[in-house]
Amino acid sequence: MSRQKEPPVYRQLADTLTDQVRHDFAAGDLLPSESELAERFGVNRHTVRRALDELVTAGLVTRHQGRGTQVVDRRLDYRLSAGSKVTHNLAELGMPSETHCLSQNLELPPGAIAQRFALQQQGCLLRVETLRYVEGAPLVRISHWFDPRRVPAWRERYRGGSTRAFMDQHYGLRLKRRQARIEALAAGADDSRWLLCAQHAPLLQITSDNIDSTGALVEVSVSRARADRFSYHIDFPDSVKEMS
Amino acid sequence: MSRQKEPPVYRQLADTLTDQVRHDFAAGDLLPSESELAERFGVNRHTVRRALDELVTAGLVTRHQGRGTQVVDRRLDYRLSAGSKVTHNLAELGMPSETHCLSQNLELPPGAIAQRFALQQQGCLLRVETLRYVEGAPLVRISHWFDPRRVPAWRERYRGGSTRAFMDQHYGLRLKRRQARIEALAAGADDSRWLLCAQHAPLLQITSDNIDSTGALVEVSVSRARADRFSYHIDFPDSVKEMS
DNA sequence: TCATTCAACATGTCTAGACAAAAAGAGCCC
DNA sequence: GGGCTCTTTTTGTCTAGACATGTTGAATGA
Repeated sequence: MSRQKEPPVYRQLADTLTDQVRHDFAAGDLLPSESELAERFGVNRHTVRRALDELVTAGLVTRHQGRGTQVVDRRLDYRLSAGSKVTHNLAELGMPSETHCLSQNLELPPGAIAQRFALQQQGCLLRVETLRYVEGAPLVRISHWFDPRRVPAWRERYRGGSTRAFMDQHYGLRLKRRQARIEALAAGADDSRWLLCAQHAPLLQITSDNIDSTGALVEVSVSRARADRFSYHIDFPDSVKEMS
Repeated sequence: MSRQKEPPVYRQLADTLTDQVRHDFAAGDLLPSESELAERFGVNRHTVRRALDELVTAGLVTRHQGRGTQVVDRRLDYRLSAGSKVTHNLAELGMPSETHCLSQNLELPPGAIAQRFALQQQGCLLRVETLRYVEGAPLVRISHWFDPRRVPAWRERYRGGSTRAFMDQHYGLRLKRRQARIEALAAGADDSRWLLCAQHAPLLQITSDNIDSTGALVEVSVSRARADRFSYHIDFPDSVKEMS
C-alpha cells in the first residue's frame, strides 16, 4: 500500500475495499475479518477499522460485534459517476421519470404549510407522498399538500404517476406555480431511506405554491432532491433584475 | 471517569463535552487542545479524539489541523424558530450586510468557470474571495471571477465592501444577471472555517453569470450560503411556466 | 518597516498491544 | 434431540508512542 504521498493509507484502503465490495460481494455477504484484512494489506488493524468506518458512513456495510462486517444492499452508486447530466430544469423533470406513490392521507399540516392555506382552510389537508425515479434511481421525494375540496375522491383514484397529468385528467386543473422557495438541508433518516442516499447528505428542497387559473391556491408541494443528481437552473430573459 | 459499567468512556466524555460546549463556550471559541483534554480527564488522547468525533458529526464543533477545534455558530436556532425573516431575496442581500475581502489573486480558473469565459479569455482570471456578514454572523462566502481586462487595477483599489457598488463607482459597470444555477452541497473544511458552520452542513450554492449592458460576460460569481440562514425565493409574475 | 525563517503547538495518521463484549459453534451431559 | 458450558472468532474500546502536516506567532534579518 503506497505510503509516499497523499492520500492517507486508510483512504486508499477505503477506496480499494469499496471497489471490492461493489464487484466481488453480494448483499448480505460477510467481509473478511479486520485482522485478516490487516494482514492481507500489511497495515495495522486500526487502519483497517478507520477505512471500514468510511464504508459504514457511506452506507455500504454494517458491523455486528462478534459476527462480522456485512455488505448492505446497495443499487444506487453506479449513477453517481455519470455525473454530467446533473443539471435539470425542473420543468423538464416530469418527462422521463417514473413516479411512485408512497402514501396519501388526510393530515393536519405543519405550521409552515397551514400558513399558506390559512385564509381558505384550517382543517386537514390531503397529503400525497411521491417518489420520483429517473434512470432507475430515486431522484426526488415530493410531499404534495392539496386543498381536499378541490380534488374530491383523490385517494380512491390516484395510484401513482404524474400528479400533474392526473389533476388535468380528472379535475381539469392546470396549475401554475406562483412562487418557489429553495433551500438546502441535510437528509434525515426518512430521506436517506427513500432516496437511497447517506444520512446528512445535502438535499435541495423546493417549496412551491401552485394556483389554478383564477389564482386560488390548490397545492403546496415540497420536493426534496438529491443534490448530487440535481441542480436548479434559472434564466433571466432580459429583465432588469438586480444581481447579487 | 467511570469505567465500571456502560456506556464507554468516549461516550461519557462526549456527553460531558457537549454540555460544556453548550454552556461555557461561545461560537467561534477554540476548545482546549486534545492533549490538554486528555490530561484533564485522565484518558488517552485517542479517546478524546473519539469523543470529539461525536461532537463533529453532531455538528457542534469543527476541527482545523494546526489550529484547533472550534465551536460552531449555534445562534441560528433562534432564527429558525422566528422563521419568517429567513427568506431573503438575493437582491435585498446587499444592504444590511458587511463584506470582508479574504483574498484577491490572478488565478487559473477551474474548468467549469473557464468554460463560461472560454471564447473571450483563456488565461488567468481575477479571483476575489469575499465573506458577507449579516447581523454579525457570517452568512455567505462568494468567489467572484472577473475578466481582469474589464476591471484594471482592481487589487490596488478594492479593500472590501460591496463589489457591486465598487464596480459601479470605479468602472461604471452595472452588471445584470444572465443566468443562475442553484445547487446544494456539503460544507468542506474551508467553508466550515469561514462560515462557522459544521463540516458537511448543507450549503446553498448559487453560480451566476453577470453581464454588462452589451451582454458581454464580465463576472461569474459562486456564492455559498449557510442553508440554515438562507433560502432563495422566486416569484413567477404571471408567466406560463410549468410547475413541477 | 517589512518579509522571512523558525519553533511551538495543533490536529491527522499510523503502529502496537491489550482486554472487553457479543456471537457462533463445538462438545458435553442429560 | 435439547440444552448446557466452554472455546474461538470477531468487533469494540482503551492505552501508548511516534511522526506527519498545517497554523500561528515570535524572533530574525535585510
